Amino acid sequence: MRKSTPGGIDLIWTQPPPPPRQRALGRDEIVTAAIGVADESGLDAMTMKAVAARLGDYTPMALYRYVHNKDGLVDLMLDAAAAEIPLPAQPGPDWREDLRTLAMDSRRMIGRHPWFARLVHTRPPAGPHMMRRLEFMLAVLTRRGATVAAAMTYAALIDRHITGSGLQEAEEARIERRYGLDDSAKLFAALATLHELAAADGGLPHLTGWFAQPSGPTPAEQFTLGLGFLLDGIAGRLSSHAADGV
Amino acid sequence: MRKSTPGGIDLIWTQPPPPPRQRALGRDEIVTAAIGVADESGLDAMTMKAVAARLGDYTPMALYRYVHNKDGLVDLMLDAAAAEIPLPAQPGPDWREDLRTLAMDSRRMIGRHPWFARLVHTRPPAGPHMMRRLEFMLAVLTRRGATVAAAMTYAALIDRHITGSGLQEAEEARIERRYGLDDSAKLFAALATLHELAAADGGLPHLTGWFAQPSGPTPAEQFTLGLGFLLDGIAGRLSSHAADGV
DNA sequence: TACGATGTCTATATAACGTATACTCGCTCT
DNA sequence: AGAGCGAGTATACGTTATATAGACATCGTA
Repeated sequence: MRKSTPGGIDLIWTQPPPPPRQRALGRDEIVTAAIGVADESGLDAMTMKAVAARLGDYTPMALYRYVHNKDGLVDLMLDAAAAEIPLPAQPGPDWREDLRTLAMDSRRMIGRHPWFARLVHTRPPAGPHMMRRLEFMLAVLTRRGATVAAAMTYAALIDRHITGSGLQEAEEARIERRYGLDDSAKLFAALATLHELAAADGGLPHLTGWFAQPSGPTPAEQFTLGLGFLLDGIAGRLSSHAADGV
Repeated sequence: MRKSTPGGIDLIWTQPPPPPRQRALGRDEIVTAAIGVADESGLDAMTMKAVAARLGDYTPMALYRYVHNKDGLVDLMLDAAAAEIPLPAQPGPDWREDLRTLAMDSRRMIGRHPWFARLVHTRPPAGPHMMRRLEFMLAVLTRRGATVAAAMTYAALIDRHITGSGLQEAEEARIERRYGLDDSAKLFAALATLHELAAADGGLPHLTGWFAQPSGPTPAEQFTLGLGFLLDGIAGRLSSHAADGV
């Protein structure tokens, strides 16, 4: 940054030796920094300024040589995150297991990068890793007799479930964070507010009851449940027109 | 707005008679205006200034008396949109049909208000209409033997599918709009770019093929397909522990 | 060793956003 | 008639992203 000091002659002695120039930033460093900021401080905190600061003594404008846009940076972040999802070289023997583990791994990635679910829908999914992941799903499904068009649909359904879950969990976490995460009393108070609202309506017995004593499967269990529903549905479709052998 | 004219004495004659004061804005008008702006010009165009302008000769600050911040306005918008979803007074005889039409109506609403899917995850779902809608789903499901906790899960799965579809369709529309919606050549060019990207990778045969000749079910068909999968899955769960009569 | 060229980063400026604060002014009620 | 209130305005501030222009170290070449 190194702003000039206005008013007050700055002798050489007062200034420490300037930091080395030509530090040669790069896309990778920038993207990692951006992901770090977004992971730790949330998507709203991921400003160009914050990313530049995390990289050291840089101005926001320094990044523009490498990413020309914030949207560009977002694209790179999304694909970097997608790259974290392990991808088998070839579909395995069990299509269902292939899709299941891919979905679970994707979910885990989103758990590490909650911003992913919010950003993925704002950009065209043209990153190479995103594409390779989709290609894998298509390979798994078409090998089982699905047309590419049908496979695209099934893949979209699964991805919708993954990002939808991620979105919801991330939002719950964000709200908890916003209203004091560490303090479980705060959380209780927030819930109590909702309970009051529901009770005040008068016509919401089930909801009011649930708020009084919230319970249910964990998010992970909900996720696998829904995933199972979708895979079952896909299985039904696959078997119906895949009369040919494996 | 009626800004003072800087530099240049404004005689009374140059100014038309001032518009009637005490116009008494209200939440309803503001929310309708905000929804109108968001529907017509997109979520990004929905600024306080734009909403105020749509209401007539108002400054952005005029709104703050009624909504105290933009998040509050968003909450009101979300609930107003939720209010558009028709809700039977009582669950009908066929739980599946109840959930199906609710889902279809919700989807139709999102079709009218594409911003809904993007906003709904950013705020706690505490609006009265949102709650009543959820209560209805709970009523339908618990009446069939589900616990409230299980019903909450099923409802979440369905809603995830609804908003996920909405998000995806809205995004596709937004991208098309961004790169020239009326011009189908532009759209073709965008698709060609994706095709090139996929082809350049070399290892994406299915995806490349699909880009060369995109096809598949309409979004509406995809939606009902996925919804069917989920309802089937829920049905399986319901029947398993609902040995008691209706 | 001197010197442009190049490439990297900084400084500055702009337009738009949400919104706090302080005000103006007309209506209404006494 | 005059006080008070309530609706809307004006202005200002701190943030964004980003265009534009300039500073300056390093490098290739002489």
